[in-house]
Amino acid sequence: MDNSDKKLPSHAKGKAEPPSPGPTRAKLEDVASLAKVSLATASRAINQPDIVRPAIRERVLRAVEMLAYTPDRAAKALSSGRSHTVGAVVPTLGNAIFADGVEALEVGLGARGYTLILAHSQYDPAREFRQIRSMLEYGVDGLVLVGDSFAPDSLPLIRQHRRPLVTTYVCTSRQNIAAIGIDNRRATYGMTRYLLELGHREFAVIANTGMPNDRSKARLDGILDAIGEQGIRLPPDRIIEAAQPTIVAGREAFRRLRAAHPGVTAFLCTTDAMAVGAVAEARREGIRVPEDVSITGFDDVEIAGETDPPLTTVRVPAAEIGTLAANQLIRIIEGEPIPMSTQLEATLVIRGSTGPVAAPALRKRRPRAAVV
Amino acid sequence: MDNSDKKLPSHAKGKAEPPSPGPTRAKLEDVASLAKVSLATASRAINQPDIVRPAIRERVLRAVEMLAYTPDRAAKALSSGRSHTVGAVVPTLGNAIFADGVEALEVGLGARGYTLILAHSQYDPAREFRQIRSMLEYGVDGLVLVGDSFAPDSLPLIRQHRRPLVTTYVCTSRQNIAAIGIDNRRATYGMTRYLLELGHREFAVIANTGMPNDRSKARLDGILDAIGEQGIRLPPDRIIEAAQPTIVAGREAFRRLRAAHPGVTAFLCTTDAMAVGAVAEARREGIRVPEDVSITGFDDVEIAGETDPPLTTVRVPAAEIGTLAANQLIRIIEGEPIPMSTQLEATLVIRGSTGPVAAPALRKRRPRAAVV
DNA sequence: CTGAAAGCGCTTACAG
DNA sequence: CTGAAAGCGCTTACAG
Repeated sequence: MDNSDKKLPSHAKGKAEPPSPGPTRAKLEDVASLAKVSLATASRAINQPDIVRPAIRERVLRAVEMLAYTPDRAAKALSSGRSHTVGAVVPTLGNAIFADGVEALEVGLGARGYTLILAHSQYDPAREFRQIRSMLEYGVDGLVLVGDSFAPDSLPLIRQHRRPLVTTYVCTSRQNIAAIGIDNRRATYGMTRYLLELGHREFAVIANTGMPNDRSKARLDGILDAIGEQGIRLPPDRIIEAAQPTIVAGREAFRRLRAAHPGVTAFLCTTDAMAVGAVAEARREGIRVPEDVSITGFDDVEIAGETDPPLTTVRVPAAEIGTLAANQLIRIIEGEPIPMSTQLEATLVIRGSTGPVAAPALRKRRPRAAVV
Repeated sequence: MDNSDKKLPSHAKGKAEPPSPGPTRAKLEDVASLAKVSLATASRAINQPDIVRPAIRERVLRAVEMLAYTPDRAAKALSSGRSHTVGAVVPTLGNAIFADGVEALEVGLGARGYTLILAHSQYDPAREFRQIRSMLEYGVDGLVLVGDSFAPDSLPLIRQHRRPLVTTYVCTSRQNIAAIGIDNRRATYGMTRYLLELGHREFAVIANTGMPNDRSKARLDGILDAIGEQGIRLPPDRIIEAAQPTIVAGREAFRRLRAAHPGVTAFLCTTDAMAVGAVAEARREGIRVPEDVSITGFDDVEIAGETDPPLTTVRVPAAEIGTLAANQLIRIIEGEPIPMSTQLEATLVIRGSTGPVAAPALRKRRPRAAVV
């Protein structure tokens, strides 16, 4: 305590030196000689216990215990060609949907003896490529990615290294990659159908397609498909493509859309964070939700259920995606086949931010000619 | 697209097989013979370019290019004793404060050629110990942890492996670990002083000390110290120790505290998520913030500025912590000394969720005897 | 079931 | 500045 300087930021005087030498770490050779067996037997007793005679096995395991032996993974990786390591690159950890998926992935991997190497791309394919290359060079046994659009060199590189690959948050890939996730298009299609049934005819969309992003693109498509079926067109100026899926971006987008198109009754957002911003901005402007406008999100992160009103949204089973990604990737690594497509359910969660359109009959029947 | 089954969840018929054989990956030996130099020279041309004659260096680098050579990190690690890998274990990625720190850590590490191995402990010291052991066995060059309380075996194990260690989100350690973070006690001390100056005398605390957690403990201490100086005592039933720092936990804690202690005017929460829940619950109950009660958070995550009213909180410089942790750890790894304590500023961010206590004179002067 | 030995792909003293 | 060779700590055919 007393060496914490009071100025901020501060550097105390105490220095942390690199650790100094001491007793050396035990290696397999030490275990073998203590147990009076060969290196090979020691190795087998540890890795394939039932292939070695019980008495000997016991001796080896006791030696392991006594020496607190812990295998050198680098040596193991080099000689066996397997690192027991999996690489994952996600767009960002800032979105709870990815944070949750990564947590579940790590748990699933750890349970099977695999270690997670993590990187984030900030939605930048070039960055993602570099991360992938670094992981491959690192010797990962497999990779977990997000989505289905990559830098042109990424997939060839992975294939050249012959490493198994699984992609997530989408349920199909056009590039012959096993995919585990939801059908984004269909989810927003369902959401939009629900809004249509509530009587909404005037839509606007806040999409985070600013950064090329196939999930958001699919979500936008689902919306357009559903309203298109009803003969409704969405002029480009009713779609705002936010660069970042943040609360602030949602707030700002709502403000602009509302100002330009006061007649819009339903605002669809492609992420919860943006919807939270839209709801906050609506409140600030004295616009009632859902009486005046309906607002929807996507993801169902924790905050979605806690806004006022709580958000109608789509639940993305992030933890399930992470768990399945771990299991399936390990299965490929270990030579078993897995399905090319695992589609998880994306549930429509109806809460208070949506409601019937106000005076729909009035709005619809009002003859356009009369307005002029 | 057409192989996505329509039932949910579904497994399409297509199977992902393990990758099949193809052209083999180039090794350093291939580079050396293509460049007509020895293995040693090839290695040097790549790793210590200025130690080798320019003409030869060029030849080697050209060969690297032609063969798309990428070094085998496991072999490199085994022969050099350095893995260029750093392990980090954080309590959870679910809290933006850690997600942001991990992102910055990864960027800082990547910029210096280090790869991040990540795990999360779910606030469980035993889990953390296992993660640490696995990383050590993996051969990480150093470790980044959070806080200053660990399972009893963790530190001895790290020291036995002689691996550098840095801890974060706290600015001092009692265990002789270099620490990079804020002074949690002092931050809530300042926050509480501010509330005292607004006239508040009746406090309650929502702390996430349910899981043993030295940061939250320090935050609680800072509050108690500040009010203690004013001769105010905080009965235990005015402190709720939530097990998880979630919105729901904050909401529930606020409800219980308010019901039991209607006279409390200031609710201090040790995380923003819990404060968001408290504000939401206050609104639900028709209690005005800040007119009736003031509520404060801690962390300053994005949502803190977007609630209604926005939260008064303490900004934790998570990205800066992550960046500094990367830099300092690498410095120790590379044999340079670093400060034992790096204290970053935890700024008090005053927003709309706090205000002067309502009719303080009235409240204070009302003779207790009269109530009876 | 066990052991001796080669080999995984690099780095790095040690000579030259 | 360059090269031949040993060695990092394991695994794994290959014999026995």
